[in-house]
Amino acid sequence: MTSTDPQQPSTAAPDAAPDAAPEQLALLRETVRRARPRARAPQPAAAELPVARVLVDKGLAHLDQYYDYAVPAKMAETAQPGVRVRVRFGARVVEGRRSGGGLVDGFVVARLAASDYPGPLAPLSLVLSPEQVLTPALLRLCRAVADRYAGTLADVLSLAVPPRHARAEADPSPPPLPAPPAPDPGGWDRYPSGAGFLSALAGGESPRAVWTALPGPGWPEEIARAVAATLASGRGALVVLPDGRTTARVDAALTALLGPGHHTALTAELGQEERYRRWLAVSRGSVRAVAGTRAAMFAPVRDLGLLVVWDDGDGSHSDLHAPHPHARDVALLRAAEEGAGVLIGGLAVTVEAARLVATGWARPLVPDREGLRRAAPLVRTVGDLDLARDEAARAARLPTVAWQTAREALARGPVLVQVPRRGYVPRLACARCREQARCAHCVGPLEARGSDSLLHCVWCGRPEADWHCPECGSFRLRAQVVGARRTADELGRAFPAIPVRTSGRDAVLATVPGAPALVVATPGAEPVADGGYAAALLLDGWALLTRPDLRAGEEALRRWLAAAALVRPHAEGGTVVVVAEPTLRPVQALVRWDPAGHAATELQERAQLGLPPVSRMAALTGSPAAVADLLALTRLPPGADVLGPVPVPGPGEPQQRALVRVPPGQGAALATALKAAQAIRFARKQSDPVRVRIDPPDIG
DNA sequence: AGCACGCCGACT
DNA sequence: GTCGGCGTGCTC
Repeated sequence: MTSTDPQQPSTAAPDAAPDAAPEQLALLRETVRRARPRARAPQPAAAELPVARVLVDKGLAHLDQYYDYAVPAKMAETAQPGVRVRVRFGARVVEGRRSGGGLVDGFVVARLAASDYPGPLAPLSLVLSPEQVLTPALLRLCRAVADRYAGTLADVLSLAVPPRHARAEADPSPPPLPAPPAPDPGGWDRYPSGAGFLSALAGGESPRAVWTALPGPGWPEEIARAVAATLASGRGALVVLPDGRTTARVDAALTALLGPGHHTALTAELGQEERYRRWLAVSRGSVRAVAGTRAAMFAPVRDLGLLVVWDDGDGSHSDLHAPHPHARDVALLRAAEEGAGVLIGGLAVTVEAARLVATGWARPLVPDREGLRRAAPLVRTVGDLDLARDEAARAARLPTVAWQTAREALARGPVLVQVPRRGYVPRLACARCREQARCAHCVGPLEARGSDSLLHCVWCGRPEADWHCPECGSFRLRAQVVGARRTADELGRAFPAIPVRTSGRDAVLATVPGAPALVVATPGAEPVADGGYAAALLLDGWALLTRPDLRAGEEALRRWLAAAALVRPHAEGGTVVVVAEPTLRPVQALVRWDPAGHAATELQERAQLGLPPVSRMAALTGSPAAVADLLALTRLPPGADVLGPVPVPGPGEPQQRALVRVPPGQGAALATALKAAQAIRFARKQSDPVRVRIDPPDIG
């Protein structure tokens, strides 16, 4: 019965010649019934490896598994592992005949001689393109990322493989260029182990390092040299940067060092067609080096010799889409899979990177004292004590030291003024004791809305007419962070002859000329100045430091370093004024320019407190019942701790969040356990979902 | 997730 | 008798 059914080509005997008789019978039967006038003729199966294992790309979170399909003979050559296919999925078998089921896209992950599925196999409907985009290495990486983040393979694949574009596919990619010669160390000779790192790459080794980059404009070129050294060994290289602006800088440095043809930039802003065209050039082995933003971490560079992640503390390295993989962690997984070298670099050092050094997995690649002295600006602090004595600061909001530094520096070049974004922080706090101003009804944070500066609760919206501090009784609130625009106005009045430029969220300047000017920028939007800034003023440091976040100190230091690194060296008169308490650890780390030391201390403290990244955490968010249910179903690994659940603020249905914390080494077990529990809940068809996030970014 | 099957009640 | 409510379970 089965063997004569037109819809079910036999897979039992791949070498059997297709039989004409049943085909004609079937046609006859179709004609008589006339129910399915367009029913397909039976398709003979491929002679070799007639089974295709397919990853069906459907948003079925719990269906993280493969399905076997029969390979029709006419697709025998094209349906190779890694190609995109279209299959009928979800059909039902009625009287031995398939009905219903929609066409969905998927990837062939393997060709097999036989299936272990006991039922009859449906045929592949279409090979969308013969391009083998999902290489075995990429599949393994995506699998590892999905496991690491308790996510599904299909979700990770949609991050890793860009959407197809037929026109881009039709164009041939040029043949790869021969490997370039190994570069000389260039700026790497400012680091004691820099030249060694480079020659190891050029010699085909895979060194791993956490690189504390010297301030100044040299780092894009240093990255380019590391890439060139890797190419010289006949291997490929991949650089991931936090945004399009820094990607462009590294891309330019690569072009300057290598000329065109060796490398390509992969960013979202290219548009689908161009992005896919370049991605294909990489996939086809035509281009061996890639610089790009976070999704580029999956780019199928062949014979990968080096993975670079620049500024891994930047939040943009975390993907917006589930399961929110972080480029640094993808790099670590990929390095393990493909035996590549790793360079985690930045002006700052994250606690995660410090851990790689502490465990011996990576070597520190740091400048010596002398190199630092030559490259870093002078850093001065303005603390509360100074501000209290400073009558002028009250009126102008600009401490006298900052004002004097700016006036003096403006004779020699541009001055950068870093101002936290308006509405960035802690909203309002008591002017005397710094206690956060909270709503008397619901404890939500207060903010001054509109121009009338009337206080309102951010959560419940109630106005607060006569606030006073519950801790100290003061009636005075510390002013909200003044935005870049108003700061620019004030500075313009203070220095009437000097042009003022702003760079912020909506209009980011990439560069400014070396002429005297005030450049007011929000963190992350600082333009690079031609010849370096003569000085930088880092205003409202308290705002960066008082954010209710585990990473507040690390993040403040990272942003200060980014701005201060654009200033000329002290020897050339470069000065940085930071308005923050000089006793605080991040401030001291800035003054000493010691991000690695700061991260190492922070790491020790986190380890003692059982906080990430030494321990691994997962956040479970959903309705109270759903979170409790998922927790009950999860077989937690030994030593796991459940924190909460606590209510999470926000509109709509009340939500809760529980944090699960596991000791070092149990991260993979935690992800596996959570995924298994999620699968049980999905199978039970409980529509009340729980969002699971490994390494939640915002643990206060 | 869809989608079809199936076992109940109100209609032609 | 027959239409259709959506509870249940499967999808190669």
